[in-house]
Amino acid sequence: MPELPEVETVKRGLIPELSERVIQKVVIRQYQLRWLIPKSFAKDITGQTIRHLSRRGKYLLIYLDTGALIIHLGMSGCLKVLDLNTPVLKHDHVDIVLNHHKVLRYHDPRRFGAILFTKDCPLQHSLLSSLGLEPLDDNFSGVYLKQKIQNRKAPIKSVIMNHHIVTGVGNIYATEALFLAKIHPEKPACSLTNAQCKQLVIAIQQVLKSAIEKGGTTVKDFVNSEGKPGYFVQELCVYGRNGLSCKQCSAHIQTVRIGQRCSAFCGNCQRL
DNA sequence: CAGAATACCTGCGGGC
DNA sequence: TGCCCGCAGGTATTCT
Repeated sequence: MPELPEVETVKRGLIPELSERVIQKVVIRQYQLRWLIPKSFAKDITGQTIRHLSRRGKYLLIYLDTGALIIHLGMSGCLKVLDLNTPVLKHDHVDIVLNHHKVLRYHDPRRFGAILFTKDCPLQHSLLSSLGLEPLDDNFSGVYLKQKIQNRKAPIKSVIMNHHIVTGVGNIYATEALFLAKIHPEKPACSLTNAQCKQLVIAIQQVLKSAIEKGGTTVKDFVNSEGKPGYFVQELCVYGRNGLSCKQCSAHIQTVRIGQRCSAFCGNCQRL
């Protein structure tokens, strides 16, 4: 499932394929993604040149001459650049045909993803304007985290997955970062010490950077823009390892549900 | 305002 | 073999 490192991996793969290409045509087979794609979508972007790509949290931003595409991969979305005659598969919802006989194809079985066009700066868009800091930004620090969580009794895991505080950290990397920082996922956020906040920020940054280097995590179906999996799954210490022994202390990895989400942890290494 | 619940959707695995 | 059920998960939205 695409989180920040996976979106970053996709973005890096797409840059050389998309830069300065002209959008010649748009084919939409399924309008109903997370939100309905408006009828004007094709007209809005056809004829425009792709100028550059960037990322904000888990959102991929494709800047055009005028405005930008905002793309979220949801749970199961994937973007690939394919030859124009590549057969269309089930769940291939959107094709953006480019002027080098290739097509940017959006595939998303669960349709939790989104594709939208904005005429304005995408960072001003309501989806992005209220997002918290990028986790790899220098301003994301223990001090920042401490200040943001001081009044929150919610489990620390829920808080670091709150995109208004820090954006792009999903279930996999929140789970892993808490293990690295030796903090129990259910620990009330406001009870973290300054030192723990600092440790947690370092852990989040470490796990994200490492995952980007490995091309992301392929648990089930993530593939990058070239159709290849990521290799960070080998580095996972707790996520997806319920019942297996902890790589640090050999205790059994347990799971607990926090905010409707499955959270794995080592009860010995991670303390409340 | 914080936090919990809900809705959206499909593929897959387990149980019968 | 095949059906039904539960689960998985990101996040905007709605409810308490």
